[in-house]
Amino acid sequence: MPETDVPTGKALRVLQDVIALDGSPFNPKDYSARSGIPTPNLYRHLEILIKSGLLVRVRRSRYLPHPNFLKLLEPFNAQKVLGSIIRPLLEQAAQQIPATLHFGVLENDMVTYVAKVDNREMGLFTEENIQLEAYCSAIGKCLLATLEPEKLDDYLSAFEFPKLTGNTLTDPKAIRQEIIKTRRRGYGIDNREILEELVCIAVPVTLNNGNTIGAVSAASTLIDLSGQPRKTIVGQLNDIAEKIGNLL
Amino acid sequence: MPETDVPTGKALRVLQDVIALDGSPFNPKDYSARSGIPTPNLYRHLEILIKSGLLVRVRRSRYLPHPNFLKLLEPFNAQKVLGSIIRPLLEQAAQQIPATLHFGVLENDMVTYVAKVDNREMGLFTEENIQLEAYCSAIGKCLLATLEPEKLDDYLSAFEFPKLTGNTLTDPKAIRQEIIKTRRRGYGIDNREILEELVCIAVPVTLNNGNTIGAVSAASTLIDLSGQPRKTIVGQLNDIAEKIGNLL
DNA sequence: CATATTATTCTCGTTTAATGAGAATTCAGA
DNA sequence: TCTGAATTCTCATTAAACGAGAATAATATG
Repeated sequence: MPETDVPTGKALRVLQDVIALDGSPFNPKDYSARSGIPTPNLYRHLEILIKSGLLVRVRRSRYLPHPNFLKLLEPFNAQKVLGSIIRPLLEQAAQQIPATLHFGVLENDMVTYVAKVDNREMGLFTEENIQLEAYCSAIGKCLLATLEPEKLDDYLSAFEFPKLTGNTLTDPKAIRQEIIKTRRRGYGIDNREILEELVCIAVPVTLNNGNTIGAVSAASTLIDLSGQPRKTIVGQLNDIAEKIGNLL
Repeated sequence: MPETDVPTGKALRVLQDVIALDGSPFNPKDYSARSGIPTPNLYRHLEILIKSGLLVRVRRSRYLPHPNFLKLLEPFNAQKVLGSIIRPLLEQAAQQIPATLHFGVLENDMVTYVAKVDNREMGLFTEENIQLEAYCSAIGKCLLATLEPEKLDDYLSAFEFPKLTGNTLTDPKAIRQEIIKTRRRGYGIDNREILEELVCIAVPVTLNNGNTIGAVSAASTLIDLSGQPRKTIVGQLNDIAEKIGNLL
């Protein structure tokens, strides 16, 4: 499973592949076979990583990230870093789009707002790091649309869906239809489903490898959902999404 | 601030130094001056680390661990890894020492039991990952003895110290004396201060760089605290502690 | 807006380490 | 004790890291 082929020793690649195992054991022999790196060579990499304090050998054929290394990384917060990468892009884009811009990710079936940039008019109630329901938000719909069918089933059957406004969809079947629609057209809409006055459009942020990591949205009381204006906003959001995707 | 000089590109060293900053900004120029790595060279390392997906450039002169990288490491738990390194050593030692062996660390003024190995007789009430008060346990005393004076003052003045048995020290002054004593002689004793029947001896685990990362203890209803038997156990524990220290 | 400053990238010859293949050794389990 | 697997070692070859310096790009400052 070769990653980007960076022109340094392959030790870094090995490091990544060890930590990409989700806590499960790392078997040098298997890895050697899969990656094409000769076994003795692989052991050299492991030795380097161990001497560097990044890995530790727990027992024969089992290597894990070194506890000190893990401790060092604890103060860093993935969402915060993500926010600080994305916020400048939103700020730049905010000069073109008369709306509050958000970037959000799906976490435990909720949307976590990672970055927010306000714009003129109102200060929106949202804040960075808060979580909102997914089923009724534009970002949420975008992200639910990327779930595998079973995960979506789980989501739709595990919760109640409170009716926040006259427009909120509360019937799981209706929500599913809405999500399918979202997937088909490539963007999500919250047409006054959270607040009576608030309209929101969101598009997914997809990496070059195809993974969707979040979504950007424009929220405002003034968004016009009719034909051309809507297309304009979707286009602008897609531009931002593409920039974000390229950066990660 | 050169670390162990591993014979790979210095990229790994740069990586470590970036993450050793506790979340604060990484400034290439400063680092270049401090580390002696020429600036252009340093940028090469950063480029490699960025292409590898380990770091990300947040803005000019500010580099952070990449959120995906942080996410990958989330499933790993520093304490768990530590436990799986240390447990085998305890198991081996348990064949010599007729007691329950623990390894514990100080966390938020409490002792977290990271690894435990039971032995014949009783199954002790303790479990891995539970937390116990520090002031009345042998491991706790060892670790409190390594705190800087102000930290110890904070500890002694911030809490009440419940009397768990007839032997439990509850007066901050008395506890301080006991901790000073512990530091002087190099090992901690819990002489029936948690449970009436339970005696416990612990020694600190110190790395080659001088940092104390935790303590190992032997706990049993049968420990004899008189002269020679005590010395024997302390000696055995020190052997384990040294092995652990060498492994980390 | 022009300029000064600082961050970042590029170039190139040199040095050093990574690489692959194979053999040798150590280790864990039967 | 023996056996197969895990780990380390050896060495010639290749490729990449290295340092120094210059060149460019990006930001801050007046």
